[in-house]
Amino acid sequence: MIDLKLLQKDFEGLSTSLMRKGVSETLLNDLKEKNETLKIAKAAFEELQAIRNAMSKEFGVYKREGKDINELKARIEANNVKVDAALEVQREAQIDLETLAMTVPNMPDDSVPDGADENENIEMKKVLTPKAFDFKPKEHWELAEENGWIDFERGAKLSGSRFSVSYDMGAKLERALINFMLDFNAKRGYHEVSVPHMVNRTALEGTGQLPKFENDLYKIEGQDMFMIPTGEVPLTNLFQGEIIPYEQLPIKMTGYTSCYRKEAGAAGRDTRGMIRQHQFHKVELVCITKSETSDTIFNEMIECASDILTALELPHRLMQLCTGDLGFGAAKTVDIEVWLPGQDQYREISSISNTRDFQARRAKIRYKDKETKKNTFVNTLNGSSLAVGRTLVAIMENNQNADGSIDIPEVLKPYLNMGA
RNA sequence: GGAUCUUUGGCAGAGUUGGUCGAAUGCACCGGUCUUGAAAACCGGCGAGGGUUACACCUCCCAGAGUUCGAAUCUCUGAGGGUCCA
Repeated sequence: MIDLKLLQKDFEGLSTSLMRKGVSETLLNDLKEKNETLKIAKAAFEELQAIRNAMSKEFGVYKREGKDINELKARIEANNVKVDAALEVQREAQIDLETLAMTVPNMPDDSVPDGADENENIEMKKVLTPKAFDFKPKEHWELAEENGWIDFERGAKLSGSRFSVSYDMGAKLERALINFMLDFNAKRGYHEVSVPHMVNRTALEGTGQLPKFENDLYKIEGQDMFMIPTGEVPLTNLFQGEIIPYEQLPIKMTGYTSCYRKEAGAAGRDTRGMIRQHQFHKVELVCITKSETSDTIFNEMIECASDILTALELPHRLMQLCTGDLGFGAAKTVDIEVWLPGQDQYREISSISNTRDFQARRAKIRYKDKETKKNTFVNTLNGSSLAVGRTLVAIMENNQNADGSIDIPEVLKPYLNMGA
């Protein structure tokens, strides 16, 4: 949620910033107006309420002193009619404003470049050089099926398209990658956390998936529960509604979860293979911190994810997302894209975002600031480190040999009982 | 699934014959006295959100609805937690 106080204090700055993210001027004016309406409605209600409180107090005194109550009672009742009406007005104004405000995305950082879509993202750097093949590298689904690692047909039989089944080394590699990534992150100071894969509505509102993106989520029938689209949701919401002791910050967490996405808007894209599945494994990083240190931590997270790829000897590049490609809650995002020789292109394998206090404001995650002594919203950051399925894809495509066999990265061998 | 108990400020924990309760007390925290310094001791402050130049004032004792002139306190529903039963 954006800071509604900015509507009064710095409407200019707020709208300039949000318009970069494609929010219309009409909507912003509407928002401002609704905020005004609420303010007025609130003042009216509070005044009447103050009268009621005073008269009720008086009522108690009258009773104790045995005075006649009838006249006062009539006055109170008359006032109460007004109170009820004013409350109703205030309520409507409140809901009006909130409904709208919850759909407004976060403001991008000033440093984020303008741009319409992913084509205008900016490459920050490349790590490792793609190796040259003396044969035409295959795409991962071909390799996966040849090696008997992944079975897309039976996945479809069980659950439909965009599901797959892994066997033998395919399955083992998934497991090895998860463990390797968790251990790697832990060495960088992230505490391992294991969380539920189903969460309630409040959690999803906290991180910004709801109310706007309900169509992308799998909902549990008959309950107000959803399958998580990313581990970011439970990890961040662990602290929902809490005031975190100052000394505990920053909180650095890593966790493995499956992720469940309808991929509603992705019809026709990546229909083959395991690039875009309804269910996929991911190891996530989430940090909760003060605003002063959130940039530092942001960079550490990027480095961590990038270093995992380096350890796996996978060429990749860092992309700074432009305003048009920035997600709903993000103030700033860096994507890591891994080289896929079979596809002859870089593909996203990690996305690291700083949401500043956008999620914190929604989820009410605060800490008491040492200097100002005020309860202050934390900054929350999240990032994949890494998407497991896509890492497996990258290993297959980068490590393939002419005969279709695939070399196992050295760092994974201990996890596969293969010795180093 | 049934029964029963429970849900209070950062934490712990009072507060059920409805009003003077936004709420005792302890811990934690902040400021001070003392001390070479620290600890202890003592004194003072200390829930949150909105509002105001500052006050006033409003809201919040899990959530929602109700009873009442008035609810943390009574009733109902829901959610979370405990215990017993199935």
